[in-house]
Amino acid sequence: MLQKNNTSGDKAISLHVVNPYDFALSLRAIRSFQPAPSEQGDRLRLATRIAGIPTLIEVSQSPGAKGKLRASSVPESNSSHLRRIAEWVLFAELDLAPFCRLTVRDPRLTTITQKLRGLKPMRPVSLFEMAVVAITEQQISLTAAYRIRSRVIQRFGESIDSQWIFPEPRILANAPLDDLRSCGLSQQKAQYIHELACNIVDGRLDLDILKSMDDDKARETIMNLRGFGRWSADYILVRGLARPDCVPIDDIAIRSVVGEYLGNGQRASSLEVAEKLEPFRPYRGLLAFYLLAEHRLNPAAIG
DNA sequence: TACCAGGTAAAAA
DNA sequence: TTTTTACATGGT
Repeated sequence: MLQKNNTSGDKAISLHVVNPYDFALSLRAIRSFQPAPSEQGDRLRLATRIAGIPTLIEVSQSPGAKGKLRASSVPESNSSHLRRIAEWVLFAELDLAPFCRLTVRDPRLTTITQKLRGLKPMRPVSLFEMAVVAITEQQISLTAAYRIRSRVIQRFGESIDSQWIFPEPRILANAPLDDLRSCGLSQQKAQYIHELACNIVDGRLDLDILKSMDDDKARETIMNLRGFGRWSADYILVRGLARPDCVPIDDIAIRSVVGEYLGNGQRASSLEVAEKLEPFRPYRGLLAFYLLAEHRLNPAAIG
């Protein structure tokens, strides 16, 4: 079998993404949320398993046609699988136009949405990983959570071309609790993750069905799992599924940015967050994402 | 050193 | 029913 050692080979497929879309900006935004220095460059690399095979996916702008995006993988994979994953991650089908029309009525927001024109959130490939992210990020800082997660990934995951693939549920379901704890997880969180993994492996839970549920049903489904409260449910909905209207109003970071850009500069209460975002249905979550991105990318520009 | 960080479940009141 | 508490790590 012939394999190229890079992903810029001939077999790239072109992606269909609803415009406006700014791939480079979206990439910068997503990287700005990483507590550790992340990969640079203008391409997105994703390591995952496709049909059980460790695969490295690369998404980049086509050199010739500006604005055109393409995806390829090593080893070469079924093009419909590749397209499905890449367009899912890029949130290709999201139309930003109605959101922009909604925010122009507020001059403070117009500045931000114009600066961030074409910004879309990126979704993680794996909802299992997203769920583990939610658990690790409960209460402790993003940095601490990131360090803990890195230990889990390097202990239980696998890598392809120096990109780590998050461990499959099967692996974490079989991991001794003490091994999970030794990565820095609390007893409680280690149990939540273990139980989640076991439920998936045993077929009692399929996180992918969340994709076909409406917001309320998906939230309810997540909250019925041990370890997932209201915050985690909305966090998964807005980050893992990029549901444009979902937002964890208790979230410390969101309370801060809502206070910063829509309030008096002080951290807002949960109630204030709910009030300030109310006029922006059905895009409250997307707006919160824009505020967080603005805060990360342009920290000096306040007011 | 103490306290806060993109919370939750279980116990106590 | 509502309030309090234990929990883990990392940065300031």
